[in-house]
Amino acid sequence: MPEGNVIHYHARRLRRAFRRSAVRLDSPQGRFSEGAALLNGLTLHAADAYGKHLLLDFGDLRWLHIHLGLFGTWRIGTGAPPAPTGQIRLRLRNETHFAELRGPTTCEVLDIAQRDALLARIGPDPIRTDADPLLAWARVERSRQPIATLLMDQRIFAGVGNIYRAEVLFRQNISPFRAGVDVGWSDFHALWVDLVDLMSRGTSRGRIMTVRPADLPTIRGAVAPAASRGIAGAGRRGRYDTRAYVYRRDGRACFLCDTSIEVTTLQARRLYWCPACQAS
DNA sequence: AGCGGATGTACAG
DNA sequence: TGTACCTCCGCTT
Repeated sequence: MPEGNVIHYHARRLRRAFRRSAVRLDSPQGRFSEGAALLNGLTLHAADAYGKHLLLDFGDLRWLHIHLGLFGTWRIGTGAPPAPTGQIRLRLRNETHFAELRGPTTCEVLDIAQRDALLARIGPDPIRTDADPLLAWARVERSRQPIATLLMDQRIFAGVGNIYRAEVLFRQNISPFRAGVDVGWSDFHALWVDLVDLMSRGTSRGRIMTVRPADLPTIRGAVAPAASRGIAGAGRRGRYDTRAYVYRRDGRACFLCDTSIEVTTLQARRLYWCPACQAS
């Protein structure tokens, strides 16, 4: 259930574990047996994330394309792979590491034309240093859609998901319902710069942390209930540890102004905001 | 032990 | 707009 930061995190771990080594692939579950056989034994040359998409370059102009969707997970470890348990779509192994992939929306082999088509349909990714924010600005400045919708559009902002959308709008004091045409360069630039910062920092540990350190002392007490509800990642496994201003905090007091955080459904996703801090 | 909900996307209609 | 995908976790029982 990852946003782009987690995909970049996995890409880095897979690079460190498998790059420049011959990788054995299999599909214990059986649903990717053909693709695994096609790539089995090839050398991994690169592992890169583009938004929420992961591409593993096995040379020969073929790439393994993985999208985790809502449910997908990676488990990466050292040594020999454990005996398969449950549904493992794809397993990678070399002399030193193993990786298990479960529940992805997409796990397929692409040729170069298919790879190029994929990259052409996703927008600039704030985590990538080669991203061009002007491509996103060109879409935003002429759209009458609410900025909350545009932020979730992967053709405009690749890798942004429901948490980063809510949090970056709160941090920049922008109403989620303001139309793209009314955002203006100054606010767009602030949003982009903040996404670069938040998402890049979220990549190192694969976690989303959006609360400014300066605000932490004043809200420490208020964070605890979120932790007990599993939102702030107090769990032992701490999979997607989150410290958030508004995400899943509906009905509770805004950390900065005490106004009750609101929630609504926008295009089948839950949207959270502070009606006072984000009045317009 | 069982239930509902979740950081996502595609497709039907 | 709704549904399918099909995993993990926290919460309830």
